[in-house]
Amino acid sequence: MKILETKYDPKAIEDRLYSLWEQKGYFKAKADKAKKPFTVMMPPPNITGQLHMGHAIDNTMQDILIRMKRMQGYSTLWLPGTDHASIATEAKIVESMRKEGIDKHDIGREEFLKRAWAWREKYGTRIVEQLKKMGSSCDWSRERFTMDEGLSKAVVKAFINLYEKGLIYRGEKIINWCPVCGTSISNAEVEYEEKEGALWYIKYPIENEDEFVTVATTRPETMIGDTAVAVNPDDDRYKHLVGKNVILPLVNKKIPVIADEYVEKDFGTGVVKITPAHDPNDFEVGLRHNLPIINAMNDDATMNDNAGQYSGLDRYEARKRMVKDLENARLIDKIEKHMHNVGSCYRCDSIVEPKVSTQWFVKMEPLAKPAVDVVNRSETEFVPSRFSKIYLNWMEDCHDWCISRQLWWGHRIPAYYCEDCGNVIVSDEMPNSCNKCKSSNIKQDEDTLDTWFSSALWPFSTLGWPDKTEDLQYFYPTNVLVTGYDIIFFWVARMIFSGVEYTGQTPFSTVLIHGLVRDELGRKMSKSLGNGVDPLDIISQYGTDALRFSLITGNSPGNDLRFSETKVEAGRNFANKIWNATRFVLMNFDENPDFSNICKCNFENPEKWILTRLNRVIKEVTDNMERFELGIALQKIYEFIWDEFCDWYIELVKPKLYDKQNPKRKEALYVLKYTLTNAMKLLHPFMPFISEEIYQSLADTEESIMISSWPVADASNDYTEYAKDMDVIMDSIKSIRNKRSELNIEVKMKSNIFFVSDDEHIRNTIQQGEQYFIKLASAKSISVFEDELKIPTNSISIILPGFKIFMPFKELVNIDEEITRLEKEYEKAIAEMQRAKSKLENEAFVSKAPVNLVDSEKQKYKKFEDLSHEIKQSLENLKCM
RNA sequence: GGAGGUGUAGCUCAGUUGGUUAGAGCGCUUGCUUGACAUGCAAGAGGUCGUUGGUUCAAGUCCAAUCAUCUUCACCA
Repeated sequence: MKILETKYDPKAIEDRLYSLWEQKGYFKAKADKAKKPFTVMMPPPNITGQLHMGHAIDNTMQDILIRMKRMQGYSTLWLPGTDHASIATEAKIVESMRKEGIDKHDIGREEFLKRAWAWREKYGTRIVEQLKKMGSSCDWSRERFTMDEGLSKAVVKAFINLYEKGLIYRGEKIINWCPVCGTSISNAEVEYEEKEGALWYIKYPIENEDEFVTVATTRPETMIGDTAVAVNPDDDRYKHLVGKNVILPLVNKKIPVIADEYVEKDFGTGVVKITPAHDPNDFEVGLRHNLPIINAMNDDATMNDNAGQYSGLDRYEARKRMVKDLENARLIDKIEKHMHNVGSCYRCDSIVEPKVSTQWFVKMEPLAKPAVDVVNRSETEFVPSRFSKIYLNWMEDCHDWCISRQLWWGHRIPAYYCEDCGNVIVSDEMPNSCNKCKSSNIKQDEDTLDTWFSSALWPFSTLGWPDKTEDLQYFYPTNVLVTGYDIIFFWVARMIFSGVEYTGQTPFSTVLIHGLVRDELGRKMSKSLGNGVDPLDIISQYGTDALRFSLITGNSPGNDLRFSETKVEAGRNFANKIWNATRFVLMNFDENPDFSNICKCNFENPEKWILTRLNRVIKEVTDNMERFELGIALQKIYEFIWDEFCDWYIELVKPKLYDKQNPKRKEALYVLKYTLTNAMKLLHPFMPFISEEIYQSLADTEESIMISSWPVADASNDYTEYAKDMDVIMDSIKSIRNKRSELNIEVKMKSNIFFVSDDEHIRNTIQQGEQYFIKLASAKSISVFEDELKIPTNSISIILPGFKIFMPFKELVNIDEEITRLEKEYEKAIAEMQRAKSKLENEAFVSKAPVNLVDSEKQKYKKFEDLSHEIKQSLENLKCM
């Protein structure tokens, strides 16, 4: 039998075990009709990304669920993959090309895509390797990429279906434009932040009059595109102006004064300039009043030719100059500081520009309805449930989704335009000729689709949809989706409506939501703050198991957690504890013990006690895990292993183990191994590496804990009554230690311990436990009596329910201190007694509360009443000394 | 403005459907080279569960109000 090192070294085993698992094919899923499927789709990380704490917690949770279900005998599939992340990836490639002095337009689309694929080959596998470091037991043979052939086919199919149903349309609308990324982005991709700006009050001269109207605006530079000035129809101050014209300063153009409900009388001057091309609200007003749309800017947010002398200037530079020119013309009435929300691109953080342009949209209303229904009908449940409200809230009033992106890296929109007649053809391949005018002069749409359009199909496209593959039929719909709450709108919502639309089924029955991992100060981890903690650093310092422990323990679902290294240390210490417990067990297996003829008749109270506890922890942990209460489950495993198994059971069996002639020694070894093995099985989903290493060094049955079966409580191991006896001994030991510590008695100082009880069963239990008192309570020997006649008069007493303990330690005791202590204890007992008494005197309690509770109050009253008498007696004895 | 979260020991957080004397990790105090482990063992101090009402025999837990704090959605130029 090998003897382990005294310290657990995760580095020495983690990589080895992971490659063993992979080699053995344990991660591979099989569509096995004899078993029930359990499927989890990994949220595909971005190929440009590197592993961060968000991935770490997300993948740990998935791995926990998958490993448990695998052990429970399900046919488990955890399907991994990566996402092409069009904006982020294209930005990175453009940036790296810029360093070489190359612009993407110089080399053209085809050449650019070649580079992009090369880039993906080079960096796309990095995150995969990092996920393996986390111990993720996903089926790498089924790994998918959102731009691989099958998934691209699914995207085209989905687009065509929606188009044919009229749920995808092309239209000119005002969208969010990122001038740096050079593309449109969806509403969800804009982040709003309160920023200090200004309100410029600008005087617009009224045509043919000497009067002005003053408009207030936060964006003076867009006045180039003004096509009207609006007032509220009920605003008496301005009623007379409606229908007249004003002269747009700097441009010297006539624009009308119109009346529209949208204008708030009380804001600013009550007069608004209307710039349909540069403001979403103005765009709507423009539609209502048939106003022309005049665009003042280029795609890179410089002013365009419509801006005349300001043409070519950046939008903010143009603002400065225009304001200056207006001031010179005495057309600025005043400038006020003004706080307002400014939208910026979630990828590059530059300020987003509302822009009118022709884009493709998904019509949301018809898709949202069934997606709301599946959640209302609980076909998909959010855990914790409060997140369903957040989902429903968003889903119930979401706008049409802008899906076209002015990028090259992504799925090119399968729409073709006839250059001659303008006909639009949506098709899975380039048509030979226009189906209207027969022209062969046909061009494909230049744009690509929003990455989320393809991620939305992830739960089924990865299984082969639109083909009816065996995998799709067996593994779909999936069971659990694990993700952070920050991505409900982006992704979860879109997967649900897509799944319902294309497959007729909700893609997953449970959405398990977790919070964000924050830094030690509670701040969001971000690149710009530089406060991110690299999971790989933590792994190399403490091991993967310790990291996983720190992310799960003491956490409740959906709540953010602060990352702290001391928690990781706690995980590492726990691993070390387990390691050493195993080391201890193995050291006592002097030869390979033969457990084939174990007799339960040789189980003594400690064996019966730990087996009873094991049963309980198996049941509770399984229940907690089924309810996704992972933090509670791990906490219970931790307490079981550390407190019950190590601190108590191992200590209790030591005397037996050291006595090689003891006929019950083998049974103790058996129970040690049995308990440890089962504890490792419970722990395995959480801390896969150490549990496997321990299992393999103990087990002679199965080759890996991964494919062993999940523990089930064994009724024949329930010794509840015996466990109670053990509790009597353990409580006594604790009280004796406690007392000795209070009295500052050294551990080495042994004594005789006397027990007195009129209960024969208690007397027997204690008598049989002598060895434990000797080992764990500094006893020289013990004596058990029915009454106090033979107890030395000058003894320290401990009063426990049903019995008393005496230690003849008069010479070591400070009597005054002891009296003070007992007086305190007396008061406490009286307080508890009165508490119980007041309950029992309350007729409502006695009549309405459940009988067992009333009984337990009665017992409690009796217990404290007895206790108080005993204490009083002891006090009187002491005072006489 | 809408929606939601959080507030429990010095710190970070658990506390499942209301039910013994409210828990853990870390930190702190005291004592231990106890034949697995100092990444350890034993003992201990420390909490009027944000505040105020209410429901109930019984509230950290349910309800209402209030304060503080955070997130998110939508926004008046």
